[in-house]
Amino acid sequence: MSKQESAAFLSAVETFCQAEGIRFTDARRHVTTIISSSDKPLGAYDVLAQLAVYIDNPKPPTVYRAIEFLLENKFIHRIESLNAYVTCQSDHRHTGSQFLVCTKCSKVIESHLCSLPPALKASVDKEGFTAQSWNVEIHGLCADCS
Amino acid sequence: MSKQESAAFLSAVETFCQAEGIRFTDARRHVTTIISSSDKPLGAYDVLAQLAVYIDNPKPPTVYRAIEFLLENKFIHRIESLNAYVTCQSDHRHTGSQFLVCTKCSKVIESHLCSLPPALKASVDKEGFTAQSWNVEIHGLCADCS
DNA sequence: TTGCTAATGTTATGTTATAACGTTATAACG
DNA sequence: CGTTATAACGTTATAACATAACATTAGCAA
Repeated sequence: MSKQESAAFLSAVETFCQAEGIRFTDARRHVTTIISSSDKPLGAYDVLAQLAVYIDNPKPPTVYRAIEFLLENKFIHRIESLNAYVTCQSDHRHTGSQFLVCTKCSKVIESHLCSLPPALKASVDKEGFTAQSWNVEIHGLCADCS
Repeated sequence: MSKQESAAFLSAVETFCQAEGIRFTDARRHVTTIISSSDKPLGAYDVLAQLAVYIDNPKPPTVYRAIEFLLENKFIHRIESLNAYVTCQSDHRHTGSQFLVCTKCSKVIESHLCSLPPALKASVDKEGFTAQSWNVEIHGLCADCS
């Protein structure tokens, strides 16, 4: 994200916290800034390293707690195949996510689908399965890299 | 898998190895047996623990090498959201996988879709993205648990 | 100002995975 | 049969990712 977008993102989180009566602490603020400023997914220890710029000798739990806070409130997503975290690019809550992960530049594009695609829905139903959440990760080359 | 199915699986791997001129070593045989005998995904260290039944004081690389061999040849899949490995339930090679993961009993059902569902394909195309592989993990309740 | 709860600080450890390097086993070739 | 190339393994160590547990503090509300 650009600096501007990142700033807007930060204030969106702040507004959310005010509305919900949740504290937007320094740790949360800094982690939010770090993740939203990156143009690619960051691992928890990448965030930890950057966090050292803002606070003295940060520890893993500090980062993981802030990440958990952002995940819970759907401000970021975890990319399972990378053990890394990215800003949510969608402006609404959703129970499922789809990510296009570039194997060359590692940028992630979040595509906006609000429901399980029919073909998947059909196979879920066929098995008598009740879907609660879902995650799609597609690896390949982004437009810039192909 | 049942004992019978597991045995059949084992010999399928063996046949494959003979055909390809790959060695089906003890470590590979045992790890194949362990993973295919389980009715739910196993973590690498679960496999390691069970491997101790067959060989003396096994080490992580032994397990990971066998897992890599099975993954490469598409005999097992990695469930990213669980850091665990399951037998491939499909009898053909495929570049994408779809898993239904039960949040209660942790069993995994692999559903058979041979190509990217149209809705996903469309969003991939829209972004000018070239898909190489893809993974879908749907969490919810299986028929037995719901 | 007390008491409650959210959030943090800190230490330690758990869990998952791989690098690096030497050794052994197998098959192919002369 | 002996040589050689390489696949696979053994072993040690450590990297990378994540959380448990418990003491402490910050902020708010009664």
